[in-house]
Amino acid sequence: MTPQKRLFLIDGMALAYRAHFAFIRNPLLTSDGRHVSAAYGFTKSVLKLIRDEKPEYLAVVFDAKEKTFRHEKYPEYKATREKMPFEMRPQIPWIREIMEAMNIPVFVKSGFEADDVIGTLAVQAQEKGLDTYMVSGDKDFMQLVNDHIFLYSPAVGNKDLVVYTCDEVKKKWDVGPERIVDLLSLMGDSSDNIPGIPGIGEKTAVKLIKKYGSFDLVLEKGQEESNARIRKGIEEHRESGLLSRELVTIKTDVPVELDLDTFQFTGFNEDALRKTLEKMEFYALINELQLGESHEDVEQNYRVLDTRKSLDDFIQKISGEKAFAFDTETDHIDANRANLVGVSLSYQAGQAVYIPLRFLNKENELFDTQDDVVYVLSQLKPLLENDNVLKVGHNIKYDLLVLKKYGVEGKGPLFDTMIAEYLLNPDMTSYKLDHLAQRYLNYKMQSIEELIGDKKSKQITMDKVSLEKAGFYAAEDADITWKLYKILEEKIHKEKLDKIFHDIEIPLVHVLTRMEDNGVYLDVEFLKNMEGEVRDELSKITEKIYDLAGERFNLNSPKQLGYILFEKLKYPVVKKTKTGYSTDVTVLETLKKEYPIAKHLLEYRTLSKLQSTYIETLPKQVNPRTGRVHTSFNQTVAATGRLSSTDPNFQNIPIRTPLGRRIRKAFIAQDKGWKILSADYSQVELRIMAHLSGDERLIQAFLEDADVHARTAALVFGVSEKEITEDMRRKAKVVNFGIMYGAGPFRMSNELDMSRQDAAALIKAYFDTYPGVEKYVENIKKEAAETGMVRTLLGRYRQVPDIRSENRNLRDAAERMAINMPVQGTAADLIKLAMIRVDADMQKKTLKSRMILQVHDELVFETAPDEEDVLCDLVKKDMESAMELDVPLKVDIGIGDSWFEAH
DNA sequence: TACCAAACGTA
DNA sequence: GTACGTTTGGTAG
Repeated sequence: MTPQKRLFLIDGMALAYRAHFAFIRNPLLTSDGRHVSAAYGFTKSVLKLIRDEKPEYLAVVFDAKEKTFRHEKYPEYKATREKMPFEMRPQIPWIREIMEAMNIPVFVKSGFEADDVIGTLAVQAQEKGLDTYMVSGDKDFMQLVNDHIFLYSPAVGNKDLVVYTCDEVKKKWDVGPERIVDLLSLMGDSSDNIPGIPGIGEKTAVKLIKKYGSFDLVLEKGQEESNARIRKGIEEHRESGLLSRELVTIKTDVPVELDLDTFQFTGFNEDALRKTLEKMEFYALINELQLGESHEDVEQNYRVLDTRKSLDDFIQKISGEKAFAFDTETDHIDANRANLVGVSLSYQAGQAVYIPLRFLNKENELFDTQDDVVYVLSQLKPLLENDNVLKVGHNIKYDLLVLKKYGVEGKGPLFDTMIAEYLLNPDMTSYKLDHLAQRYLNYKMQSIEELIGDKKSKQITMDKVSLEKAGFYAAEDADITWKLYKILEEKIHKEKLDKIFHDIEIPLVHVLTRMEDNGVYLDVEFLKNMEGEVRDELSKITEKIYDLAGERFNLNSPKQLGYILFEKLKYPVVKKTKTGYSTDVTVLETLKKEYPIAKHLLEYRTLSKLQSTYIETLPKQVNPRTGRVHTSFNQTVAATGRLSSTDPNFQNIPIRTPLGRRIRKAFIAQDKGWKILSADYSQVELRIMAHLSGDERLIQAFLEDADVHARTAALVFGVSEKEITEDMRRKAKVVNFGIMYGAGPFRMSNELDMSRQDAAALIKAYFDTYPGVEKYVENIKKEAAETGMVRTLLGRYRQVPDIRSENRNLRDAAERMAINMPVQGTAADLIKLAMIRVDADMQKKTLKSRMILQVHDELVFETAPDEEDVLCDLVKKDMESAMELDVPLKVDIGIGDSWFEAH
């Protein structure tokens, strides 16, 4: 007997809801901020269904918008349902679009719910000799199950897939499908607000049905029930039960026609599907479905240059070119620890070469003759150091750093495709090359995991990959980078980002390369001493805490601490996190007046943070080759345009507490007689706010070089500068910063320890004092709403899609971002410009001193004994003149034996 | 092993 | 209220 053909009917809304809530803690967003969790989960599930079941016939059924006969019968029907989450609503049409591209019909029948349509189609399918699978988690469907109709309840969370046959239904409810309606009529359904018979729940309903045989018989004979509650329920709520039965019964006579031709699943409309999925940015799905352009259509003339002759010929050819893309392959992700494995180049779409330097030979031994390396590099060097040739790369700072170790100075004009994409879409979380290839070239790249393995622990390095595979992979990188360059260059221009790109970010690449290469010298001895000191102190505190707690526990575990404080010791709960009790600083600060243990905990927290993040860790980061610590300054992370620093993060070295600040004593110069010089912009963001807003009073304050917080206090509180108290200045400072972050009265009142009304009044007084600032805030919000983006003074932009959201929280958050980004971003542009100037002037004067760190508004240098004065002057002048604003820029400079003294 | 939440360091 | 990165514990896989 040939197996029955199968029809799968998907309960669309149920699946959409499930997908939405599966991602609720971690919603999926597109680059412009659209919620797509439901659409993604939905699509995933449908794909899984197709893959697992290979259905011959398939359709999706949605509820109609209009009210149904159930609402007419019972106005409270589904009245307790929360309305659809706002971020889900726009996804329904997208889901329909995706289904259309998959050639899966979507059914909606006005006046009927999806259940009824599915029921009707299932019955018709049975008549045509098909087996039907109703795809839903809704138990109501069990009433329709028979030998040819099944309920297919997909896996969710830790629950596996269940296909309900008659036996399965019986196993679950102890009664068969034919009694499910009876059961539901008695017990009702709270999610649909179906009353059933009050007082009868699942357990009782099953018992009654088994005892009497059916719902009708329960009504008839229920009066004999010994249990008074049940008897009374049946007597008094008979009507409710009968109504419930009508409501829960799924119709099988909806006027729809099962037309098998349209239900037949024959495969996707690949073109349409790719386009739709691209719109949703479901690149992983596109990959999974292999919807990218097929590789056969793409020209890929990739060659491995494994003889000197072939290399010479290639160099000859490329020498006439004005631009080329290149990529280095190495054996380490950290450029400072990496060995060069090979170099790939491309100057023409579809053409690329790979020059291996380190690879396995036929005997599987590492092959790396020094002669070859020297020869290859000597051939490449003139090319990479040519001031008249454009070098294109993806994250080119990495390649420049690696080449530097081999004596090659990548000089001259650059184009970095990663930075270009970052400027175009500054909010993305990843700018990987394969992602861009998918996005702009609709091309699926060879994944690195295929070469080196996906298990982190078992990964091999590139030099252990066969030459053939490595060659293709590397050549593809160069080829794709070249193709992206052609596209992104155009886009940068179109979006008016040329200035930011060519005058700031690209020149900065060279500066950052030098800074990372310089690294920072640390007084490891000093940190080791500090470590011992702190360790002793920590163990003393630990004992005290154990003593007060009455037991030993893991002090680093907020969970265990929460138990001790709020359950064992029964201290008042101050604040909750989404997983339990909060034990953060504010909580401990509140508790410490009454409960001394909190004071010790605060001390413990501070010390252990310093110990584990800085004191213990920094010495481990010293590079054995250079004896210095080489951080990585990331140019494509912060959406506002700031840099970020990792491995280690040198932009969060403590300064606020005396003990933390001591860590800065470890930041010294390596050579005897050299010093640390620190130069920081004074009040840079407020000055930029003054310029952007054009507020006369604020500008005046800076023109007079006033203490701006004190000045603000005097103006806002209406007193003379002499009458200002410390507290008034403190409050003014909080408001000055709060305004730049877009804070409202609520947050400000917390910070200022005053009522919300008082905070609101203070904000009003602030805006009355600086009307230009208020206007700026209003204007920027308007601009954001009109254009969907905000820009810095130099044109760097950030999209703020949520500015038009219906959701208050999202919209408010977007407004705060919109207010802050031009300020923070312009400050970022400013210091980047300053770095470029300082670096250029240091080169010009061939100073031995080095720029080593940037901390958002501060630059740090190691300075040679005879260069102190000249460097001070140079840095101050370049930083203060980096931008011409309506207010002066002021730079404070300090110099000393360590960062501690310099600051 | 991989990932998240909580906590906390900076401008 | 803005913008980041790291460490730790705890859990899911």
